[in-house]
Amino acid sequence: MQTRRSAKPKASAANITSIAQNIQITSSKKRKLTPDVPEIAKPTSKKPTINESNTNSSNNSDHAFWLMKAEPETRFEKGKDVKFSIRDLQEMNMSCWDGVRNYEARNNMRKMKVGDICFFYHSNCKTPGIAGTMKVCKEAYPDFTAWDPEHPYYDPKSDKDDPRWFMVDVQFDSIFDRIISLKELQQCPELEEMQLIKRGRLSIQPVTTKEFDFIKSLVE
DNA sequence: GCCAACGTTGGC
DNA sequence: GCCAACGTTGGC
Repeated sequence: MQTRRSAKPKASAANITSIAQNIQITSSKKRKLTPDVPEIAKPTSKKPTINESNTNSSNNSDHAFWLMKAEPETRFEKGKDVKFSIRDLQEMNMSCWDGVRNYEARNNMRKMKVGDICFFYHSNCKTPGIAGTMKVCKEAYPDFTAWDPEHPYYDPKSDKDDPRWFMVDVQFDSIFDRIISLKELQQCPELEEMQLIKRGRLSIQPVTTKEFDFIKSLVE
């Protein structure tokens, strides 16, 4: 039986290669890929669109904001360390964000656009909280780790012709001088409605512009 | 399509 | 390591 888990990008050289391959493929193949990929969005979860959820904004920027969780401390799953921290991303500069195995989180990832800004959240660790920011640099494409039986996030039900799970690529943007802890965030009346506070278990979630600006103000 | 049983998330 | 909250599965 497995222990617990959330989504975590894999910091391996293999991934970097895959990203490079995907980037190469993108121009010729991506356009083709999209129509082939069935929309498997959960019919029951009628989520607001990005525009609805992320637009109560004071500025004119046309990108959306998100929060993504990963585990910064070593933990072995199927014999592999699933640790991934903001420092790991900083060292790699760019990484795919694999391992998301929840439909709502996946659907949120599929709404992401290049240039969207994401908080990097450290979870299941000593001080859970927001550690920095990153940018979406490649929009959703099939999560190939779901097809690898050796991979901790293998899912035999994900078919190559009908992929069930998706990932985006992210690029390091900034690391905060301090972790903005969950404890601190929970105490801010401004963040009462934030998904992170209200829905602890969702690993990929939208952040409103107001929430984003407020949280940024805590570190500046 | 209900809902009980089961599995996972993730703070503590 | 515990366990509450909640997501998923599968029998009916």
